[in-house]
Amino acid sequence: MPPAVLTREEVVARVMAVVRQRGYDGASLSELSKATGLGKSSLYHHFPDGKDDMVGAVIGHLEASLETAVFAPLRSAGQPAARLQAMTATLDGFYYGGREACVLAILGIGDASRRFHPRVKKLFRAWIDAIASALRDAGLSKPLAQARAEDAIVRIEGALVLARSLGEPAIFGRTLKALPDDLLRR
Amino acid sequence: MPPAVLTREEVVARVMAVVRQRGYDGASLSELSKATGLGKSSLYHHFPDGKDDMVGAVIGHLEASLETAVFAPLRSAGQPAARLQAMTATLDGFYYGGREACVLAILGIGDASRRFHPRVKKLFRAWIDAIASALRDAGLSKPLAQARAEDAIVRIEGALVLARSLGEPAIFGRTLKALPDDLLRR
DNA sequence: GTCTATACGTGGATAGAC
DNA sequence: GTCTATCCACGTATAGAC
Repeated sequence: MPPAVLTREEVVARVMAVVRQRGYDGASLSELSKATGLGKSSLYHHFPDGKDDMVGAVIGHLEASLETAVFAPLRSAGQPAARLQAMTATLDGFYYGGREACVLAILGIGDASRRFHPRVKKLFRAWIDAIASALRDAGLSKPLAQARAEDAIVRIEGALVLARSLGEPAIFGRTLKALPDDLLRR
Repeated sequence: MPPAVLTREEVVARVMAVVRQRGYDGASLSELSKATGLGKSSLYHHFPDGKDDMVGAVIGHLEASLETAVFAPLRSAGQPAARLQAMTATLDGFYYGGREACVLAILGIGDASRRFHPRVKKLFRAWIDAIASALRDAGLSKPLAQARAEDAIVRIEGALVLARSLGEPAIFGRTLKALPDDLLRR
C-alpha cells in the first residue's frame, strides 16, 4: 500500500461511500480501513473518536458541499424554474441517477439517529428553506412555498427508496424531471 | 421470566419492532432476546437460521398482513376514492402516524438488501399494482395509473423519511391526506 | 421449549515501534 | 502518519441440562 496520498477530503468521501452502502452499523472499521487504504490506527489518528468522528466529518462535508452546490444556487438571482432545474441536475449526479442511497436518510436509522439527529435535521431544514426561497420568488405564498418545498424533499427521498428497492433507477430520474413544474404549478 | 406465553405472531411482531428501530445490522440477538422475552437459544429453536430466519418471518408476516389489510381492499369493488382513503387510514396506523420507519425501506440497506431484495421488490410491486388497480377503476389509463401508483409509494416512503428526520410526524399525515385526491386528479 | 454455559469470531479501540 | 500487535467487549451460534 503506497504511503497514502489521499487528502482528507478523499478519505471522507470514501467513508461516506461505505456508510451509504452499508449503513452506520454495517460500516465496520475493517471495511472503512480497506476502503480508505488506511490502517485502523491511521484512521484513529485522523479521527480520534472513531466512527463517530468519521461520520461527523461526512456530515461536515455534506453541510459544505450541499450549501455550495445546492442551497446557494437555489437562493441565487436567476429564474426560479432554472434554479430548480439546476438542483435536480445536481442531485441526479449526487445520487448516481438513483443508484445510491441518501446518506442523511441512512443516518436516521438505529444508533446513528440519536447521535446525528440534530445536524441531519438542520440540513433538511436548510434544504427546505432554500427550495422555498426559489418558490417564493416564483410568486407562491409563504405557507404554500414551505409546504411544496417539504413535498419536494419527500419525493426526492421517496424516489431514492423506491428506485433502489425495485432496482429501477429510472424512477428517480422521472421524479426529478417532473419536480420543477410540479412545484411551480398554481 | 414466565414460560413464554407469546404466540409466534407476537414474537415476530416484536422482532419487527426491533428491526424497524435499529436496522438489520443494529438488531442484535441480545436485543431481540430482550424484546421477545426469549433466551438466545430459544430464538434459535424457533428460527434455526438465526436473524435471517427471523427477518424472513417478519417479511412473511408483512406479505400476509399487507395483502389482507392493504392490497385486497385496494382491489375491491368499492369507490376508488374510498379504497384509496381506506389505504391511507390503514397506513397511518401501520406507521404510528409517521413516527415509525418502514421495515421494507430499512431492509434495503447494507447486508439485508442482498438477502431480502427479491421479496422486498415483489412486495413493492404488489403494492403498486394494487394502487394502480384502484386508479384504473377510476378511469385513468393504464400507463398513467401505473406512474401515479409509483408516485404514491414514492410519497409515502419519502414522507416517512422526512417526518422522522425532522421529528415532525405531521408531515406524514399531511402527505397521506393529500394522496387520494392527488392520485385521482386528471 | 426453555434455560445456562460456552465457543469462537469480529467489532471498536489502544500501545508503541518505526 | 503509518504500521503491527494486542486488548476487551460483544456479536452470532451451539451444546447440553432440565
